[in-house]
Amino acid sequence: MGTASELIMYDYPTLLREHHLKATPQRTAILQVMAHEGHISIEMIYEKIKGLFPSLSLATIYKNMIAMQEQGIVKELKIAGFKNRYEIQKQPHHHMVCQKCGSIVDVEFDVAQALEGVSKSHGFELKQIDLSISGICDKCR
Amino acid sequence: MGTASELIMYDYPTLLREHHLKATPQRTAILQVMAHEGHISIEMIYEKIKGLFPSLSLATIYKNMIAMQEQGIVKELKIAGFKNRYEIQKQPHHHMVCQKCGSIVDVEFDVAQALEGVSKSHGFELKQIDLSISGICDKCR
DNA sequence: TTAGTCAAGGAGAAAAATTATCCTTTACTT
DNA sequence: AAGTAAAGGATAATTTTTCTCCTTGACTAA
Ligand SMILES: [Mn+2]
Ligand SMILES: [Mn+2]
Ligand SMILES: [Zn+2]
Ligand SMILES: [Zn+2]
Repeated sequence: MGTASELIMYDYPTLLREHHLKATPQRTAILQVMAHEGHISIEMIYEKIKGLFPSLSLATIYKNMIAMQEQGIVKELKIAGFKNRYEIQKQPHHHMVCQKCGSIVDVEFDVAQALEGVSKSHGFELKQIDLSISGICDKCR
Repeated sequence: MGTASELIMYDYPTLLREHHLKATPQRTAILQVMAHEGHISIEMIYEKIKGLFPSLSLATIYKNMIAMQEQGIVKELKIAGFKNRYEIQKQPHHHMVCQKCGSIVDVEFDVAQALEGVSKSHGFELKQIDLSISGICDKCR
């Protein structure tokens, strides 16, 4: 059995309420699909759960992604060559993207480490590194 | 005076022909604007050069960005929170993005170095690190 | 429990972004 | 200078995202 702290990660209604969002069935389903599929697009989320909610609107998913991003529950991933993907926010980590199949694997490592080592350990042929750091520039502070 | 190798970077007609693209005035203007503005959006390119070509079509810019990306002349940047930007392909480097004003500064450093040091030297308040590496996954090879 | 209230959902329009079509123009080749 | 294939322009069509307006329902607190 898992501990309470492990299980609480999957109690999405509570997670939503803690972020001042109502725990609707649609929202909970979106989070469950994200938890199950990992890094997923808007369209894929829609396809996965419209069976459960025959009247589901695409706008509902867009609106929820914005709301949940604002609350830090989900994160938007802009990947070169692919449509935006979304994932449930967790520990800071990076991604390894296959340019062919689009699969995305989480990789956890300190940026100070060598990236070649990380990719090599996954049997991954490293072709491109995209890194951008963001914050507030000198002029804007 | 610069050397030939420095100047050749600005001979866009030649650069285009080397990549099997015709050196049209529109294309040359797009590259000149990109060289001048740095990291620029489609819309901004359009605004900057439509004065020179009264009949310029937005589709022309889109088509050219795709063609020039395929040839490795330009690179598309997907930045969290902003519209896509484009830049002329040069040495591999990373970016420092201001979440407030959207300014983008090139930063050249080995990923193995500490990122905090880089941002600090720019007076930049580091808030987020986005890094993704791409290539071909083990399964796809 | 049961109302009341405000957030959220659904339907559809609208807006924004991107791509496609089709014909004309033009850069490059010979 | 002529021929050809690529590129541009105009426009339509898609695709993606956002908005409006009304209805529904989750949460609150009696
Ligand atoms: Mn991830
Ligand atoms: Mn750059
Ligand atoms: Zn793959
Ligand atoms: Zn700034």
